Amino acid sequence: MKDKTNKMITSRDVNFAEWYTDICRVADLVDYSSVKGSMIIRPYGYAIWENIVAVLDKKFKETGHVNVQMPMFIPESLFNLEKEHVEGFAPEVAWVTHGGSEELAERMLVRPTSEVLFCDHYKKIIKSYRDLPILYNQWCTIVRWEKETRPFLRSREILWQEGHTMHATREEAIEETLRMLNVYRDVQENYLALPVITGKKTEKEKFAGAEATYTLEAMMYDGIALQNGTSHYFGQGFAKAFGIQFLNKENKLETPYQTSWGVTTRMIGAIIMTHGDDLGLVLPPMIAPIKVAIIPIGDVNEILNQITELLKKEGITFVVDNSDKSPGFKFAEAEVKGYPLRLEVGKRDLEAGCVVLVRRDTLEKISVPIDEVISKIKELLINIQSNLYNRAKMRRDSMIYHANNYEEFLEIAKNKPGFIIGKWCGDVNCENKIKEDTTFKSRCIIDEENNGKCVCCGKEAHYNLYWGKQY
RNA sequence: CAGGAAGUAGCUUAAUUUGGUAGAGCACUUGGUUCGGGACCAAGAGGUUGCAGGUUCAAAUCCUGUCUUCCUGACCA
Repeated sequence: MKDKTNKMITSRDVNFAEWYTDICRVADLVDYSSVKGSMIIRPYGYAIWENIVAVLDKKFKETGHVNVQMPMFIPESLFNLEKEHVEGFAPEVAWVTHGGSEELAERMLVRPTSEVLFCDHYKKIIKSYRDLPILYNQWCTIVRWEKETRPFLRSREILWQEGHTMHATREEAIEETLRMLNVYRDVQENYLALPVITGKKTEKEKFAGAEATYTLEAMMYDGIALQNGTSHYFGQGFAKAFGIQFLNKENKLETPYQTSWGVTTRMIGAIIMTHGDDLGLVLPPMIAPIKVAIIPIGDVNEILNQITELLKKEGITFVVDNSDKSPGFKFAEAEVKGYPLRLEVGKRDLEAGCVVLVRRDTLEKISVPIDEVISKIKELLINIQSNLYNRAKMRRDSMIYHANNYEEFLEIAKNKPGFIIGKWCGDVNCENKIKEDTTFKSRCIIDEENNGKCVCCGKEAHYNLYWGKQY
């Protein structure tokens, strides 16, 4: 077999950042627009997003949520009602100051997230305990004026989903926060084949205005963490700031408890950086827009029609590359696009009564009798899905290290890409020091236990944490 | 936002040092031959050199500003 490297893609072991942007471009996922950080998601990239949306939206609805659409603009005075929230987001909001040529009496911001819009609305519609819970979700774009931008990972206009719920009791709201965290985990592990670590953020890392933030942390091929979604418990902070109250069964006024949770197209970045290789994208079958790329070699129309009819009947998506490119070109193209399976069929196969299936994850070529093609495709798609997950999990687990003291921590942080498990006293000064010395931040809390020493200061530890560098 | 690099056809780039007709490869179009790992022949189309000013008889080239992209940090989903 000849050299299979792709000249258009930088090797991921040579320069991971360039490899990433090469994949985004060569696989036709995105294009740049003329505004920094505003990416064009091209049809193939958007099809991946649509598949993820379909899975999530179904699960949101199964758990009782309904979709709404809120405005894009927030008046400054409304935004200012919750102080921590303002401090957290003020540095990165985009302001609208003019309507046509006239300056606005009050400037407005383009939503960087919609908590205040939902709260403003909830204030009007929540009156009784009978109105609760309110389980709303919104699919929309938000704007955060990021300084450094990268396709999918960090853009100024972010395509996402944000759930905002209100509950009569604290317990119910916390249950919701964790329920949605688990929905995210389910989708990321079982559909996107991304092993994720879930847990609570430290005070320093939690969402501006939240009482508790739960996160999903994925590890990319280069050992760097990608925060792949968050679920927040707000307590009554926003509700009090916005004066949201309801009458309970005893006819007494109470303040409701709130949650919010969101995931973005960043998940596509995570898929690329977890599964992709030097030949291109590798998509998990569950969310791949096209499951099978069919490459006919020579005139094989008759058998081709049989196979495509069967695939249609089974609802397995496919493309047939009938262009007059050479087979080698088509193979490479199918690899760049990350189609989970490639089906090659030529005269040589037909004489043997077979076709060739090629797995994108292992590049293994398998000759299959024609009457077993569909069942083999089904079997392989399932197998590829689980192989991608297991492979990513094994790699991740092999890059998680334990540090018992600061010397060990510094040594690992310096020399081994990945996560570090280390105990922590709970003092933000230790988090700051670790960040300053290593650029590692706390990813999330594993558990809260009272034994051992803080990996930084050596004092009594109260938490066990994952630490890591992040995108 | 700090530091660095770069913008010439869809992509990679030559011409920039020393100002003087923007040239190629890939991709694209048409016709033909091919076809099991990025095919070949022939013809064709594609550029106000990122944008805006300035210097000059003359600017891709020199100067100023600005926008965008990439890399390394800080910030963040």
